[in-house]
Amino acid sequence: MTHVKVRFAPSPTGSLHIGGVRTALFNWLWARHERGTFILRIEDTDRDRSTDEAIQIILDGMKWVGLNWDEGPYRQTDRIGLYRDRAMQLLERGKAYWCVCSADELEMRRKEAQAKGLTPKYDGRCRDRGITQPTGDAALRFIAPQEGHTVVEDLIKGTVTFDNAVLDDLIILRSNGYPTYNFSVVVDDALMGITHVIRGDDHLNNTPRQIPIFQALGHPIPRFGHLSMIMGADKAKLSKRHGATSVLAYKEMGYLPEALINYLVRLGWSHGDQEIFSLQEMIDHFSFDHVQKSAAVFNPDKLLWMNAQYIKQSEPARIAALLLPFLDQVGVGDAARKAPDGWLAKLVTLFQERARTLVEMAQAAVPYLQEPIEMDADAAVKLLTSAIAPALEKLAERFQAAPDFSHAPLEEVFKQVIEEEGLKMGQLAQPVRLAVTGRTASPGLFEVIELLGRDRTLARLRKGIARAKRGNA
RNA sequence: GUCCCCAUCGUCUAGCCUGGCCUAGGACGCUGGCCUUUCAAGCCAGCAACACGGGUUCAAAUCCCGUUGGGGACGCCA
Repeated sequence: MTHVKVRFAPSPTGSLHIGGVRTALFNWLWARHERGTFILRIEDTDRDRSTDEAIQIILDGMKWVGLNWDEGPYRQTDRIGLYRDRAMQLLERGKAYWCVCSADELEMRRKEAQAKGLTPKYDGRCRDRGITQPTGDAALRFIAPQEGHTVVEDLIKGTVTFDNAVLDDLIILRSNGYPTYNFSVVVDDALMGITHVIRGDDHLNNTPRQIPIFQALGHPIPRFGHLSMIMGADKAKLSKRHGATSVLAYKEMGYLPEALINYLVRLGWSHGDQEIFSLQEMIDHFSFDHVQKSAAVFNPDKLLWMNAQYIKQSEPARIAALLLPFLDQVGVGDAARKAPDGWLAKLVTLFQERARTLVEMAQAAVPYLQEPIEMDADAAVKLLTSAIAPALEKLAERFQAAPDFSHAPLEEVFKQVIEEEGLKMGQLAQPVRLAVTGRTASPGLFEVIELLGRDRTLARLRKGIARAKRGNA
């Protein structure tokens, strides 16, 4: 029984996006399922595009979704010596050679080939030059096999066969001395003892290029598993064009990390008909047998539904804590912080079934924290009429006298009033709801009133009454 | 252009490997209903798919071939 070791290896050239998180998730799940090791490795060998800021964003994103790593984060730029060392070994063993073709030249030849409808491939013109001590800029190329086939037994795709004739001698060391991706991944995967390389579909074509490098390095070849891509509604690979792709953007939009994770795991993986999974369930059931081979379209509606499910299930106190920054954004954060202990959690319970995101919840919570409230003017014209004013006044008096200001007895009081006044529930409930919340839609009226408490309820009711009296009959 | 991958409701998917249990199941969304003090939630119902063509077989969503369609890769990016 070998100890499973997997890695997530993002490059810090932008934000951590949804697709990256899914790749990380599947690696993480496999590691946890197998009680193996999950490594985080930052592939920053592109000096021009990698930034420290992007590294921080990746770390923050990983932490937010809870994908904790056992080793790392390693940074490839801290390991440059390792790659150079291995590259020189390959050179000495005759498995690599110096190439003095300039980047511009290569670019030109590539374009030419493409224009002629040929496969753009390095022609190998430096392969036999035998350059031992390059004077100017030179890159080191790996001697790729040209005969036979390379077969990959992919954990997800099954057997994939490549004709080695399509392989070209790829650069493993740039003329600036930095290794290229295809080389540094192999060196690291080899040195770190990675047993399973789980990565995006877009790397499938790199696999036959990397396998010979493992061999040249004298290292066993890991298992590979290539996950299908996530696409936007237009069926193209998910990118910035598709709006929110950064994980942290979902945090800001009021999503719960566990909802995002649950949504993502179902994008390409299934366990029968089950939709909602606890982390432990995912870990227990995860295997590559049930990973989908085909690409999946990202469906924001289903994510929203998933988030609503998790909001409903969560502890009110936890949601209340997470809600605070969102309340700040709608200007009622301070009011919420001043509320008595547990009050905000109580408010949360009223909206857990009514909000799909924390942003929605914060917006819905405004009338319960803001003073004075905003009144829906159109609704006021319709509902706060002089005809209803007497009933409202009676209700206000009874509420004022109510010994117990909690929802059940208040509802009794209310029912008495409508009976005495010969009204139907809705005839009085809607005007009261409007007076008390400023809106025509709210959680259960009596829960709302209980939450607001006697003073605020009565003050708002009286304002409503005043308006009703002024209003038209 | 070349190489590689993929193909079940609009979307995510079950079923495929190990053909009959499939009159193709579930979920999101949509539509209608119930519940109801509003809005939700919940419950019930409905709409909706095996890309196409050939084989193999008593029998194909399932196996094989082809076509078409989609995606990805062809960098001194990762």
